Amino acid sequence: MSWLRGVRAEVVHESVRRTGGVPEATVGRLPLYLRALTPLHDQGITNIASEELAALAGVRSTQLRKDLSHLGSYGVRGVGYDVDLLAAQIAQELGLTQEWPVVIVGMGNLGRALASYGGFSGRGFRIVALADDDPAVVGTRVEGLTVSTLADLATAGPTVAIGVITTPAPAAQAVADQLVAMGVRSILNFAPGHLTVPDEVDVRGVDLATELQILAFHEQRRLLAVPTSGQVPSEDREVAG
Amino acid sequence: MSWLRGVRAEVVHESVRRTGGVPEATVGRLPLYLRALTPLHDQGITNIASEELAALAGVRSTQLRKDLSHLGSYGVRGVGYDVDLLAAQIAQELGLTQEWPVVIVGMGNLGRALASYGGFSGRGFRIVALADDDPAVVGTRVEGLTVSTLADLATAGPTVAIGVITTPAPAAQAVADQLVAMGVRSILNFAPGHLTVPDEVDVRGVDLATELQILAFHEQRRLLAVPTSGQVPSEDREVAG
DNA sequence: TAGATTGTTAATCGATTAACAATC
DNA sequence: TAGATTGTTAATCGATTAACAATC
Repeated sequence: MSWLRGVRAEVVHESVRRTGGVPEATVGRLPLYLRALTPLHDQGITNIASEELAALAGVRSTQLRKDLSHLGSYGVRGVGYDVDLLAAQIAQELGLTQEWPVVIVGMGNLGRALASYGGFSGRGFRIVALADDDPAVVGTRVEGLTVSTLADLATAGPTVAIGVITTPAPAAQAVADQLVAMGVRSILNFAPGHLTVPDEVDVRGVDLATELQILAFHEQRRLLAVPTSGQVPSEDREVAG
Repeated sequence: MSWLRGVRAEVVHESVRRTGGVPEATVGRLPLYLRALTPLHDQGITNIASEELAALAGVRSTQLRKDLSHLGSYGVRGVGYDVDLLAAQIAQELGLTQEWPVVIVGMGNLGRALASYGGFSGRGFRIVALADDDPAVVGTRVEGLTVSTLADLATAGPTVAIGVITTPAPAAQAVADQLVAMGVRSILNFAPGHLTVPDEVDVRGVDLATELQILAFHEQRRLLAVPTSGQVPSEDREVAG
């Protein structure tokens, strides 16, 4: 978050001694607000009302204000929020004023796609290591980094705070165990399946099949409901069953 | 879900005339249960208790039973659940007894990774089209499909039910608009940013940065809390600030 | 001041959990 | 029957929303 450096110092001050209890649901939305604020900053917009920002983030303004109130927010009644200050506050709350070192484990298509994805650096994260267990891949260079085995990283690698697992499902648990043994306490798992980890380790799972299945549920609901009348958008859409 | 075909017919019968109100939170967990059941089937396990299945899925048994009760589930008291029957029920509920046609839009690294990801076919989904707007990519073959422009798909492509957007963020809204115009009402968006779509369209967003930021929040919390004593798992872990 | 918009309170809603009766 | 485990009820908890007083 390079464009936030200027305002950071003031915010740290306020934020460090806060109450502590930000609801989990709010934490999940703070990144959306930050994401919506960035283009506003780039356009030179300095102030925004909750109603507008909420629309950009896809939530209700009342929810946005409630969420921000947990940060002890500094909106101005009758005016709105200072774009840069608000972004800095949120970045501070999310811990993005430092760069978290990330390792990606599993250099298949997905792992490579993530490694070459620009969205890490400058947004609070830096890929510091890549790992795979295929001897044909170990030692090759991907995006400026040499691929290692996870075992080598454990003994001689850089400190990592976050592990991203992009291995096939059968390997994921063993990889998670190794990451935990290395001291990693935050894991983002793209492999389908539940990971068992100690309590102090935080795992978030992203599963393509799960997402599609949730969409399929609603799609089916739409098709089963009112299979009668004429608001079907495409005339060649076929109704299941 | 090929291994479910045998039991499907019976289940359809029961499930079609159900009450209808499955809570959204339950819908989000049904895929996890299905995912946990598949390896059990493969191992030849025919029956499982809620306590065990819950552990495999990473939820509490009481929540699992509550969720399944919304399906009008057919567990047997004192015994447990029939693995295949339960999987068939869940697949039915999620609409996975048919194959949903999927288009992937954006043939960058991520789009290619998803196209070559095996988890679609046989799990209720089939990739029927790939799209990109780069003339250098249009016409090439990826995983047995020829890449088209989205405009060409709109006029002469197969029917699609679900659109997966893997374009850069600036292109995502226009792609979503085109998908909606084609009759697509379910969108899985990997591009960062909020998509504006009509009410009847269902969008799920998956954003790497968002997931990492949520992890960073908790990671920071751990580091800020008790920066004193000795339960730090790795001795070279550095505390921020 | 008048108008706009925040921050908060209270009400509602939905989701989770504990407890246990039903029953295989 | 006795033991095990489900399905459901009731209690708790957390999240969302509506309403509005505070205040710029």
